[in-house]
Amino acid sequence: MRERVTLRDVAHLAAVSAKTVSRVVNGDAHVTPGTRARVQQAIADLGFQPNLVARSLRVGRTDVVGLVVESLADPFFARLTSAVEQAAHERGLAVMVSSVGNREPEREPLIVESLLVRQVAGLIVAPMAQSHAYLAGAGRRTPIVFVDRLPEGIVSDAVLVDDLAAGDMATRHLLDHGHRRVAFLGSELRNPTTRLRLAGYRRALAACGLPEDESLVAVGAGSAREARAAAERLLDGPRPPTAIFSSNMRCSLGLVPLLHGRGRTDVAVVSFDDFPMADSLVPAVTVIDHDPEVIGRAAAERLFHRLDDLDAPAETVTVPVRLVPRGSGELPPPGAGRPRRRDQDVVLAQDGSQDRAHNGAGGRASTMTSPHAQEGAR
Amino acid sequence: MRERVTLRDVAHLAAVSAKTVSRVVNGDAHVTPGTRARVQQAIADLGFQPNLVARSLRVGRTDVVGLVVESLADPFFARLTSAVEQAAHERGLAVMVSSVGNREPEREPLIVESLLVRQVAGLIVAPMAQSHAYLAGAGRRTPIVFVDRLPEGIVSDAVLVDDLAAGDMATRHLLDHGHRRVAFLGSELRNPTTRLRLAGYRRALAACGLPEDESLVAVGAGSAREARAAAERLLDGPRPPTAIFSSNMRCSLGLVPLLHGRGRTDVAVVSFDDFPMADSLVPAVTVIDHDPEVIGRAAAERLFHRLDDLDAPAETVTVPVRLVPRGSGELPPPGAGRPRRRDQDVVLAQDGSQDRAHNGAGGRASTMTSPHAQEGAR
DNA sequence: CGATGGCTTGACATCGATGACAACGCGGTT
DNA sequence: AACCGCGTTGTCATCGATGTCAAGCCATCG
Repeated sequence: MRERVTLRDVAHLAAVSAKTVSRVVNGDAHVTPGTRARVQQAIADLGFQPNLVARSLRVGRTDVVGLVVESLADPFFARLTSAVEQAAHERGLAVMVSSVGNREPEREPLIVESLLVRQVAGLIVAPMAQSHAYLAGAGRRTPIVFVDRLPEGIVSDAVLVDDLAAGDMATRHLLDHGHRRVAFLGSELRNPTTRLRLAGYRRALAACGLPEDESLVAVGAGSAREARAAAERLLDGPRPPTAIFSSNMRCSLGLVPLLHGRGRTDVAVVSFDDFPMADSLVPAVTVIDHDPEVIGRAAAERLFHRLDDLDAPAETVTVPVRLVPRGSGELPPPGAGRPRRRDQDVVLAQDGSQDRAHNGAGGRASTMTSPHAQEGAR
Repeated sequence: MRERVTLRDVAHLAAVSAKTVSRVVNGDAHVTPGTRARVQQAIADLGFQPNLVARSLRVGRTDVVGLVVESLADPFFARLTSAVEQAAHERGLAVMVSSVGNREPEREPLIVESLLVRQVAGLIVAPMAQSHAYLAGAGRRTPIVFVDRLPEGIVSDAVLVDDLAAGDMATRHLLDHGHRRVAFLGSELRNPTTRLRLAGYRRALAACGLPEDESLVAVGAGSAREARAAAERLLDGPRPPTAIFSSNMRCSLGLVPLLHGRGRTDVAVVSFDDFPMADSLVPAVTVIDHDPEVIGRAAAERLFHRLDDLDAPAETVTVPVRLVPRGSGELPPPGAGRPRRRDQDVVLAQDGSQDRAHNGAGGRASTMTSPHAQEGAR
């Protein structure tokens, strides 16, 4: 094992003080070209690399951001992580990831703590826990940006998808194609994301003047297996739906194979979350596309702004979703004539309905921000 | 912003020295129950959390492992990362991930350096660069485990999949179902993984007494789009294949939609790498399953062993693959009668052909290890 | 010619924890 | 009573970098 090379070794070889080496390493201008050259030569000769741990201790903060997600095996979070990592890398920051695990939201505080004690400069958290009041103290020291869901019990920066608009858009799409019995398939209602998508579903029904039929709302399916079972109950009920809005990927991974297995590909489907091969099925699956890359980058950038200005008010960034028509969502209900139209273009949803702010930005990668007052933080 | 709470603050409140607090925090036995209780009370009162950066500086090593992969957006690496992260968490280690990017293997040394200067305790690297001689110095200080591919120009711990056996198994499976014109679709040949799978393909052909037909070998497709184009050339050639071994997921994501789009689902396909929905297509896609979780965990455990014993000889762990018959790989060639049999069971490949060691382990998650002499490291 | 000021450079303390070692107190031994 | 030994606790230096401040040097200016 080679010995560790430190500033002092370089200083000794270059016959200067450690401080001068530090100046050269940090690009301080107050060093004469001659000394600078001597030091750089010594650095090269010894292969010196500054010890970032020591630097972090001294300056009181690391150049690492922490990221807490539910599961890296989930493609949504994987792509989100990828985007965060890229954005961080561009800024010279490293990323520590930790996953909480699908079934154990109660571990979230522990995971977050384990990153905080490592003195991360900031955190990006996809919240699972019911309350985030436990962060009230920590959040003052370490900036936190929440993604995907709003934290409860704390005011903070956040990046959200417009779940309400998405649920509305998906449902309306099916209604526009003539369906009148549209089912909602979703996971636990204590998940705010599911709640918002369901609210969007209801809003679309209401806008269309349709009554709600609770027998068409199947929630609580936490896994593909449970979603499959829930979908079977829907299909086998007395008045089955002609169209289904599957409100997340796990549900779709239960629903779609079921429909194919039963030969029931006549049932119209819109899925929240795109998934690989969704466009190779027959019919290809119409999806609401989430764009985790856009969300991840927006979260990273929100965090960077926060690092640059710790006192600015908290902001919420809303990322638009888009509907990608591929066939399954454009199937007509049984007995209908030809579908009224065939969508070919991507439809953008962005009505800012989750938030106070409104603007007209509609591009795929565009986002909108809205300030929050800091009042009420505790 | 609350002030940072340090050991000294706790010491002051508990009326002991900082050292005693340190002893309590680290569970040192040489503290009387009375003082221990007083200190713990003070810790609780102040909400003290030890600063791991300071500890790391003092003890000379962090409790963080670095992971370098090609892209987190790739489900294989995402699941691998997930497994590494879980294993690390169980050992109280954090994980820093960095991705190199699909198209720029030359960035690998920079990425690795950026983790080394952060004093990671160890590294897990999915190599992309052509040579890893640049690690010869660093590798003596920081243990490195390579995954997925063997490093070049250095001897080190590694975790590999048995690519040769996998290529052999996939090809043999198609030959067993009566095919005589089996094509190979793969990415760049400078990728050792592709080379090994191709070697397996050739071994199976040779074992079957078939001549090689270079017009059936399509390599160099780095993206799904290029793979699609390469597959089109295969199908449109003068003597098209009746079966195709698609040697990685990107190739399959080009090939499979092409076959479906053209209505050529009569062409038999075996895909290396499973992918979501592969079993919902008609026919479902027969795959060689990689099991990134097993690979990731094996890599993490190899690294942990290394951390516990820095002087042990380097070892290579080989992870078995399995063939999952689902339909597309069992299609008969045109003109054949009924297929001879329908495989229902999972087939395990583990002949250790990449390595000197042999054993009979065959369970899904089993691995085999073989020691390497350290000779030849430079 | 001496004072002033700007620039380069270095000495020293410091970030927060822990290792080495010493001091201390207490009980048991001879 | 003096001594020894053991277990508890504290002092001090240290990990490797950087912030503070001042010394040293040279040039310019009154």
